[in-house]
Amino acid sequence: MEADFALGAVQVSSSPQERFSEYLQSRGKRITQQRRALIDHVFERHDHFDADELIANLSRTELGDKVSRPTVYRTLNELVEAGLLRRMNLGGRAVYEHDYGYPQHDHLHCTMCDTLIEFQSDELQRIRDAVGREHRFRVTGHRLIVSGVCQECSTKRHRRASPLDLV
Amino acid sequence: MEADFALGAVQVSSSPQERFSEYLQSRGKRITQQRRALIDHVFERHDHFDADELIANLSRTELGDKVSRPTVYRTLNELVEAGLLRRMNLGGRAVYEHDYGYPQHDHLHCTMCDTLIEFQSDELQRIRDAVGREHRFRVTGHRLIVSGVCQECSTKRHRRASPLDLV
DNA sequence: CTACGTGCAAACGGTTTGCATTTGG
DNA sequence: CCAAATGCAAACCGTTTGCACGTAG
Repeated sequence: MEADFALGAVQVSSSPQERFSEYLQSRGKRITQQRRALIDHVFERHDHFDADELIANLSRTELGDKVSRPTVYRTLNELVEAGLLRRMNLGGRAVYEHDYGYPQHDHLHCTMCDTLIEFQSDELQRIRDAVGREHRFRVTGHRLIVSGVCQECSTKRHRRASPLDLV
Repeated sequence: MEADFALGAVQVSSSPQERFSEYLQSRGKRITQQRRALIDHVFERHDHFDADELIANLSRTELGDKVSRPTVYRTLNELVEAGLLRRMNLGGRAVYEHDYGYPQHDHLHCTMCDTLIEFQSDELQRIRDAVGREHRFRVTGHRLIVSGVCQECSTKRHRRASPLDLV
């Protein structure tokens, strides 16, 4: 999957690596080779990925197959818990993206090529909070995915997006 | 799960049963006992449910255990395809609600009791379409889930909503 | 009569887990 | 040292599928 640099990073005081170390140490967890390899790889560039892509991608590097599948899953969970990654669910599988040092945003999801395009809307945020207030609901977050077909795919030959494609 | 009658039904020309029959016949599919039992049960009242709840619920009726698990799954897929049900994904499993004759809406999801509260926002629709235009993206639909804690759960004793709870 | 649908059991795919072994602090 | 993490293989869980039998039209 291609990187989407639609939004700029916000400045943060420490690197993801430092953040993760703090998180681990504060919980008596250890900084292992595998965790280092994973966080370095994951924060090398901003994109969306699932566990399989990460594993495939990782095994192409020198770090190679030094990290097993279960460890990848375990570490992804830790990175989410540490606030470094955000997880969303797309058609049954978990998809991850950078959270730490990255602004709140939502996604357009092309049902043909599966690409995720990021966008930001303050208005949306406003609506979300207003609706929460109306229902006396304490809002902690939201997930919006707009489904459709991206420009490139629109110009190519078509297949109908079925209702089954909707997230 | 409780029914949420937050929004009123819009009037439609034919019943879900009739709609389903049309759908089936137009495709050379058959109107079987099982399909009848399922659509009657599903449209008895408006609520959100997953496959397991439907099966459990159904086996409590006289129709009893006349419908097997695979048939429930197969029929749910047909009902979605027929435009009678909408499917959304909540924490790994599929959740269904009435689509036919029911207005477009989104959900507040309480991460403590798992209840879904419906709300409607024209503004949201507007934003969605505007964003699509900006990105030359042909929008076919969207899914928004606002996570948080509902009023009842807020007043009860707490457990922290972890980031893992986010849809 | 003959597809189409069903039920069963088994497969599936993404993710998690029990356990013996390795390793960080 | 020893608790925590890893790798392996197996379990898990929601969902789908192959196949022989049943049934709608």
